Amino acid sequence: MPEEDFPYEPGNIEKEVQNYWSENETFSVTEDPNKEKYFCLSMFPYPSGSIHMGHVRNYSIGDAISRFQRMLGKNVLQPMGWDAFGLPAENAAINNKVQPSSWTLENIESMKTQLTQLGFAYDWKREFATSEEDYYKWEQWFFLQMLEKGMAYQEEAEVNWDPVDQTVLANEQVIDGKGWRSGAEVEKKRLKQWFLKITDYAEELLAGTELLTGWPEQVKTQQKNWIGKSEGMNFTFEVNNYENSINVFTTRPDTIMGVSFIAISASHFLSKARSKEDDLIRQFIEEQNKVKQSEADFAKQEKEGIYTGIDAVHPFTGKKIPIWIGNFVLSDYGSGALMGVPAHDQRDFEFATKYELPILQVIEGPGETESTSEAFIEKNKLINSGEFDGLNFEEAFKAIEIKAKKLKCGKKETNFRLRDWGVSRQRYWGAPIPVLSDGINTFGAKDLPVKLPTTVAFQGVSSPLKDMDEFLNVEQDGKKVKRETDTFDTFFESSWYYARFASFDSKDSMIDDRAKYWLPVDQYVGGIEHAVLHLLYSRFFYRCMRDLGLIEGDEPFKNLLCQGMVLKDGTKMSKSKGNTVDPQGLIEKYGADTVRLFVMFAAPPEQSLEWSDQGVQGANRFINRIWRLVNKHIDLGIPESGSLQSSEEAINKLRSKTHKTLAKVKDDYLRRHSFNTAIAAIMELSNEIPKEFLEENSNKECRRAVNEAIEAILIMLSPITPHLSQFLWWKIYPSELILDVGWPEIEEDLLEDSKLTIAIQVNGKLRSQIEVASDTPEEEIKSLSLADEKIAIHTETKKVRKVIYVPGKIINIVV
RNA sequence: GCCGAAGUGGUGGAAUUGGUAGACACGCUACCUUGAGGGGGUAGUGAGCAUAGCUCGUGGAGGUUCGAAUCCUCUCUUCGGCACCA
Repeated sequence: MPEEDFPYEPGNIEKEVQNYWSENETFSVTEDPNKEKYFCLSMFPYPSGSIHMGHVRNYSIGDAISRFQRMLGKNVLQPMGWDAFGLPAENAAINNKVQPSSWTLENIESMKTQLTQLGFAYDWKREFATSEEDYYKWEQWFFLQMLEKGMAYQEEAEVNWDPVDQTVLANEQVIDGKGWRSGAEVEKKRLKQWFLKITDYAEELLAGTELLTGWPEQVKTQQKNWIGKSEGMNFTFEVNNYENSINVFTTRPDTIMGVSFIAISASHFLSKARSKEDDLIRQFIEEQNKVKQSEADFAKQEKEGIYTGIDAVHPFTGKKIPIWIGNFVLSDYGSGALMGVPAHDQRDFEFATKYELPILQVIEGPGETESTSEAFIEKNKLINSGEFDGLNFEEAFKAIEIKAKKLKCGKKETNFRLRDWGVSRQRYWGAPIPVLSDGINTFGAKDLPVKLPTTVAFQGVSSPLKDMDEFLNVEQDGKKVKRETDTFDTFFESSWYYARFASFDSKDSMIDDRAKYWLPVDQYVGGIEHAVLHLLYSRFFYRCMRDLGLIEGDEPFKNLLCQGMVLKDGTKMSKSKGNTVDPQGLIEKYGADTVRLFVMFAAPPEQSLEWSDQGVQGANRFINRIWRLVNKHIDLGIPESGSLQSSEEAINKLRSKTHKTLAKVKDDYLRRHSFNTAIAAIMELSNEIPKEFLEENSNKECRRAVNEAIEAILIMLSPITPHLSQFLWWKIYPSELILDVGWPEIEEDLLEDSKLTIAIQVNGKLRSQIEVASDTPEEEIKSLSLADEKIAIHTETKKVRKVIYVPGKIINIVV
């Protein structure tokens, strides 16, 4: 039995093919102006220690796209690297007394072994880790360029402070307002930090989203909402007995006559002023300042406020408007103050109801009476607004703007939700921010890189840099200065790594001319969780690099594919839930091709994938079937090449299926990225090879048709199961690289069927089917349908009112 | 809370532009094969019923249409993001 002669042994096969790739540097590429380039990038991983299923899925998708593009003849660059800075390395250092640097390097080594075992077509010569001096040196340089251009600035900002551990905490380290290690109540603390002026690019980033035709609509929408451009007006309210007035921003100037209170944030200057005069107000503000909340917590909290005891003056009516401090007012959006219009804003409504503030309806609602359960937030005609009554939103906006201008109490304004990017982190394992201070002035470091010491002693949990004399105290231009001990946000590294892959070994510049050939990335593949921050920061950095003349174009990622999560039992795989599946064991048991085939077959890439051990077995079974099929075919002797023309129906049926499959799979790979349906189509084709065509006495024509089908199957599978495809290909064409044989030519005339099956419906319900020649005229199909006996049963007692024919598919008889 | 998605047989999913719902797999059932198996093969498999067929059926409730998984309105559930996890 052939299966016993040649059992499928993935371990040996995969090793052999991988050795060939590595010895021949199959995936090493250089710039070739005569070839169309294709840069395919998967989001690089944080080296946590071992590959998880999410990585396997992400990288299998990227690899399939890369290999397919190469089959189309393109010069494909697919690099891989390591997002090597970050918090987990520090935690490992604290818990296990290891150096973050060596912990990271060990993790990289083991993860690289795993990626190699999976057979991904990476150009490994371009590999780098962001924790390498050669890498972060250039981002330090880049930061100094930004500093020079005024794009980077220092400002005080709030952080979570653990008073016991004496350290800054990340949001994820704060659990229910307490430090995760110490359990101490977290405090808000203000620290001087570095910011990048991403808001300078808000307008351009927003406009640019429209041009990203290769991005999923949902990601573009999320980015647009994140940037959050809103057009409205700024009104100035004078305050009784205070010199300063209060500015409020509103997107609904049409509701100005419905203002019944002003709400300011706890950090507003007026709040601070009043807290010095009033104990209750001071207590309220202190309470608000306790914990730095995430926006989610902020929005979920019960609305609370306190009257400041002072009033503003309505700019149009001169009426007294009470000023309240509210916990729902964002301090860093607009001017940290808002005009409360409870009748037409839900948050204002809830606040007004709680504190019994008047609710003044100024927009015509659905009913005559005032709504008592919720605000009416839609735009409509103005009422109870004096001279503005009867105007619609646009008219009112204009009229109110003119009046405000005249009274010098307000003007049109555009506001963005987007805030400047704070890049300072009070942590050790990151790229040092290359600035120095003499106690008065802050300036850039001249000697780059500012090296991060790799041998450090952790005293508790705070950054060891703060206690390292040799790091801290240096000389520049003969002056004794102190270094900045903060490091960069790790998003800093991941915002430009794609560009460095193009100039991976450039010693004299951050990015050289090679980037002009490779950039932008043609296909970026990664998790949806990066839809906003990472992708927006990267788009921002790309523009900054462009403005420095380093690269061309505006956008880093031409096409984006966001793959879904890998779930088990309906929830995300995680160590804490204990529902993880280790890819390593599966690779050892079934081979990389089986694992890759399963993750590509189980779900479309952008959907979540439910893990199934039985599904993996199914994938393995299919691979075994292909293995036996091809080996049997080879045992029978590969037919000499010759004409594929035949008059036999079974042969033409197989050939037609082969070519239809080639066309479908190509479309699925190229346009739809629908790998699961591509695999299903390949399975169908393999199921349709007649057994009689694989017998000793099968004729030459049959054998040639089978050969054509088998070659197509191996080629079509090769982006997903590259080892199997290559190994079997060698049995037909020794020493030929299957990746470079090209996609088989699709014979158009085999795609057309000579017969069509038309479904017949009566009143939209399927009642019968007829088979007709494909050139049958419409009238004949209609009369054939009406004559059909199954149809007659449903139409005989009724009058046919209409017959709708959808060419080649369906006919609907309306009675 | 705000922003963005998803919901189809026992399970994963298919239906590409509003046109035959359930392709392809998994599982299950029966039979054949094997000393054995996470082997191989053949057939069947949405539910119900008065079973040549009919009725119901894509989270739920309405609507548009000759025709809706697909479009619209409302609603429920699950998931991603919310700026110091990456």
